[in-house]
Amino acid sequence: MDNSAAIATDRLLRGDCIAEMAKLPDACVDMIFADPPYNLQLGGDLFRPEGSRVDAVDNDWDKFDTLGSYDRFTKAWLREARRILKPNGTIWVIGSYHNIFRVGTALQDEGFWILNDIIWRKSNPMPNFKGTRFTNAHETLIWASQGEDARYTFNYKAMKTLNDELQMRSDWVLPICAGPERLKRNGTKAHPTQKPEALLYRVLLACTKPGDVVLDPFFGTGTTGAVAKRLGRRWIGIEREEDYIEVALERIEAALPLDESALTIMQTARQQPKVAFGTLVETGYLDPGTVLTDTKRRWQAVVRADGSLSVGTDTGSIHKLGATLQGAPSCNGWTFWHHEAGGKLQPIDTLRQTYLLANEP
Amino acid sequence: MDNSAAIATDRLLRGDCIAEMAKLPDACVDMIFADPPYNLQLGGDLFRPEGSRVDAVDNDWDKFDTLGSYDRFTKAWLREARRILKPNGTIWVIGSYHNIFRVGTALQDEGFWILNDIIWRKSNPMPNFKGTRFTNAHETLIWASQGEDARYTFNYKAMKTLNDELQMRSDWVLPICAGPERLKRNGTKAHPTQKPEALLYRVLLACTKPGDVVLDPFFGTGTTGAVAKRLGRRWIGIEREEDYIEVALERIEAALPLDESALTIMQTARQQPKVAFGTLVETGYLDPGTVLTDTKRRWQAVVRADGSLSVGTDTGSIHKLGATLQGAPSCNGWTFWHHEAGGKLQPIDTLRQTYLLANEP
DNA sequence: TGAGCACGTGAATCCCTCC
DNA sequence: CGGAGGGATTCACGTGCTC
Repeated sequence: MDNSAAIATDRLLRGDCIAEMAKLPDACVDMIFADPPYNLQLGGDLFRPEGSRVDAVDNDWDKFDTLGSYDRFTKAWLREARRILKPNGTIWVIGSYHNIFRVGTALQDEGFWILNDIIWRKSNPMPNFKGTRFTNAHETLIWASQGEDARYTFNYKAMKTLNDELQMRSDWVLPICAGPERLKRNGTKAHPTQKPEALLYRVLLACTKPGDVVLDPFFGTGTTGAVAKRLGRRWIGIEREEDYIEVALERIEAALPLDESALTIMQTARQQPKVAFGTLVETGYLDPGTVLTDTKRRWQAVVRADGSLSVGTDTGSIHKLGATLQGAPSCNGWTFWHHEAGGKLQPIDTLRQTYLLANEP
Repeated sequence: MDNSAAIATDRLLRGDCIAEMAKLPDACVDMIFADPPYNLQLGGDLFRPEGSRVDAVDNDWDKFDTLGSYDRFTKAWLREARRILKPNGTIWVIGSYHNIFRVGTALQDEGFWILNDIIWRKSNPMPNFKGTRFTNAHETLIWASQGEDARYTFNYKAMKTLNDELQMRSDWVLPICAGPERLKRNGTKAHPTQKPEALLYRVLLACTKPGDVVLDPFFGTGTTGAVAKRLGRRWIGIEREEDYIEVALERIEAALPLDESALTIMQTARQQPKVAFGTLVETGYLDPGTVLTDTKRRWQAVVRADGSLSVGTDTGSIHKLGATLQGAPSCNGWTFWHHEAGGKLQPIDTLRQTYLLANEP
């Protein structure tokens, strides 16, 4: 079953995504990428430590009365999505902990078969300003087929090449959308939640073929359309906010097919493996209670459970405490502190090397 | 409400977790860590390319007929968990894409308030042997409180220290459980999904205090108990498989508790004794009439006898006045205001530190 | 011209005690 | 329980200006 010849592509449909999808024939698109409202349920204003106000998502389109009404909305658009998706097509949905569990459950309930959950690890997330939780540094994408036996597209080799000849993993490190890529209108961001093109690039490259039809029911400023055009895929966007539509059409008009040099920019920056001192404590390379000392054995510091050191009443990280004790502005704790090993003093940096050897590919 | 004194801890309850939890009083544990069955839906055996069989999860306890029965099971144990958890306690649940969306939805439906979803990024995952999907290189944990207004424990400063002075993020890079840590019975793995101690270490260090009671309803080989014992937390495990119980008890018996000195962790400023600015004036650390200024010397404020400041006709506390002058919603006067000392500007916070050193036990 | 610093900002469920 | 008030709290980048 393939009705993609029956529909017009590379165009934007104005209106509500459920109503617009309802007008399309069964089994007419190869992939659906959806970035639905997250239903963030934010409270009052939030201020950064220096006093500025965080420009939060407070749009009406993100507001739902109850979890139940969000679920009904999710089921309704997923049902239409499932109908217009070809039997061997796949769907991608992105979300955060606010909504992704509802979405994943609805996907399974509607009969989709989850192939992977993918973690977009943000290299530059917004911090947690009040120190109340872990920094929310990722978003989750779900990739699903129509059913267990569907023969979906997965360009395994392309992904492996993109990842320096290692299998592409389920966690992707990518920066958030900022700088020149971030679309503006009258000097302010055109859309509060614009996704980076690199994210769509990887999704489309992995799971579609050239000429495939990609539909995005929550088109926004058209990242999906722009990347589809650049990768030689056909696209259909659905959006109801006129402000976003204008920006999206202009953007896609200007998008150029990718050449080789542009492709390399999209590739993974292979980041330096960083190891925190605390990781050595957590993983048992160094036990809490161990005594560290400097080469001249002037100070004896006890390693504590959280990776801090204590010498008498002075406490701090390996770097801070080293600096404090020496009266220096800074100190490299990795080379300053030593532990007894094999009858002699060894810098703790050697433990870090050991850890890296054992745990990095 | 706190019934933790009414229960015996550091022990294993043999039996079904729902039945065993039902025997415990309301509000008696500070944290619940749960690693429920994953409902893996594996279609037959999985073989490596060279023909050897992958030892996947295929035990009886991991079979659920339908998503519906899994949901009923999840709701049933979550409901008991919620009842025995103290109002300010938190729950952690770990899972993969097979079950975590059901769990997250059930948590929200039962009234839990999600605080973070955490990604355990495996530094050495099992590759995808068939090359049909992305390498499944992570698992997801959900951290939730009893409700939106609960005052849960989060050792922010300890986590920041553990992560080399940067906020701990929602993505945790930790190796899988292997090597000597992986428990064996008759030469094969004692449990198919044994979690690494480092994972539990971070969870317990972040969200409990020494002496807190941690309950694990799917105890398995007792990773939660072993780490709780090491970190000076009390524990309760529930497990029905005699094979696992034997291994778990032996393992926890061998685990060594850390010294109290090693258990001490970095405290946030909020947890430290408070000093009123007026006290510094009363005790002569700062004389009335002293002129304070901000770093850019935009404002000159005079210290008054009652510990308030005045700039022209504006008066108020060090915090209020700083906020008023900057037009900011709030201001930390301790770091905003400076006084001349030794020829240069010093924040009045240093005076507070001096006072604390001289006057605290 | 280049280095360096100040400043702005991003899908955020973001304080706690006392009266 | 609501309001008031003390005072704790941020990381990675891009841009644009200064020296």
